[in-house]
Amino acid sequence: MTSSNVEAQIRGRLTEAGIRYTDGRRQVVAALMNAQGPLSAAELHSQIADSVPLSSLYRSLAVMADADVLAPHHGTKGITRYELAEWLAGHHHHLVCVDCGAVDDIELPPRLESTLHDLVEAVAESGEFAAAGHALEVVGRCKACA
Amino acid sequence: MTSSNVEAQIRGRLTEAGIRYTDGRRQVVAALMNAQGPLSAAELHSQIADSVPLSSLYRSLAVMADADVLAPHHGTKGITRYELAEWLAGHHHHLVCVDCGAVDDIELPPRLESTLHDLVEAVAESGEFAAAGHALEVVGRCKACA
DNA sequence: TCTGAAAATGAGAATCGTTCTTATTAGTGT
DNA sequence: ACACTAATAAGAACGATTCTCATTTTCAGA
Repeated sequence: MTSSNVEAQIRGRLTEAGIRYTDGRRQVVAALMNAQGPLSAAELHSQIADSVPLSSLYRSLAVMADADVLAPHHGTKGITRYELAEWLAGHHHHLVCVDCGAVDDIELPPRLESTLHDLVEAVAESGEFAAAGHALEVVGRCKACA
Repeated sequence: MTSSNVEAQIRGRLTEAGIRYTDGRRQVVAALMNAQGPLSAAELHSQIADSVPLSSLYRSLAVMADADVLAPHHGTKGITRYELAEWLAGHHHHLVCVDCGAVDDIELPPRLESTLHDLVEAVAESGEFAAAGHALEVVGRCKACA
C-alpha cells in the first residue's frame, strides 16, 4: 500500500463517518507514517508544535481512534501512544523498553503471524468475547537503558 | 506450583532484595492469586480497603514490581493493573475490552506459546534489545460492552 | 534482649497526562 | 450566500499516580 493510498483510505474512512480531514489531522497522520513505532501526544506535539495546540491534538487523536484510523497503545506512566490502525499499516508488534517506555515496531515470522490470526478467530467464534485484533509486545530493555 | 509455594518464592525473592514481606503486601499477593486477571490499585484497594491506604498500596506495588514479583500491565485511562510475575504464575496472555478496559486471562495453544518463546530468544540474541519476556493481548469487546 | 539503621507506613499535597468547557472559527451541502 | 455541523483554541478541571515527611515497624548485630 503506497503512502498516498493510505492517505486516501484515511480521508475516505473519515469522510464517510462525517469527520473532517483537517490540516492538523493531516500533520498527525504524516508524522505517524514516518515513525517506526507509535507516538504519544507529547511526542507528536513536539514535531508539529506551533500549528496544533495540545488540546486539539488530543481531540483529534481521540476522534481518529474512534473512527478506527488510529490505534491507541497504552504505555508506562499513563502515556498513550498512537499509530496507524492495523488495516492501514499492518500489524502491531512491538519491542517495549520497561525502563524508558520507548516502543519500536518488529516484524514477525509469517508462521507466527498466521497463528495469531487463527487465535483471534477462535476467540471470536467462541461467542464469549468479540475479538477484533491482537497486539504482541516483546518486553525488555533498549540499548540506551540496558 | 502450589499456592503456598508461590508465597514462599515471593518471600524469598523479596528478602534477598532487602524488601520486607509485610502484612499489607501479603494481602496484595493474596488478592492477586485469587484473581483471574490483573487488578488495578483501585480494585485492590476496594478489596483490602481498611487495612491499606492508597498511598501505601501504590508504594508496595511499585516496590514489588521493581523486584520482579509483580508485573504491571498498562490499560485504558492511564490505569495500571498488576499481576504475579511470569515466573510465578505462568504467562501473560489477555483478553482486553477496548471499551471498559476489563482484562481476563486466556490460555494459549502450546504450539503458539513455544513459538513466542522462540521469538523472544531470537530478539535477545540479536543483541539490539535485551528481551526478557512477552505479552499478548487479544483486543475486542467483552460481553457487557458488546 | 537491647539498640540502631534501614524500610515501611500514613496522610496529604503535588504532579502530570488527559479530558472537559465555552466561545469562536471554518467546512460542507443546499 | 446560508445554515448546519464539526473543529479549533485557551484554559480550567479531573483523576491516577507519585512525592514529602514525620512517625512507626522490622531486622541484624552487639
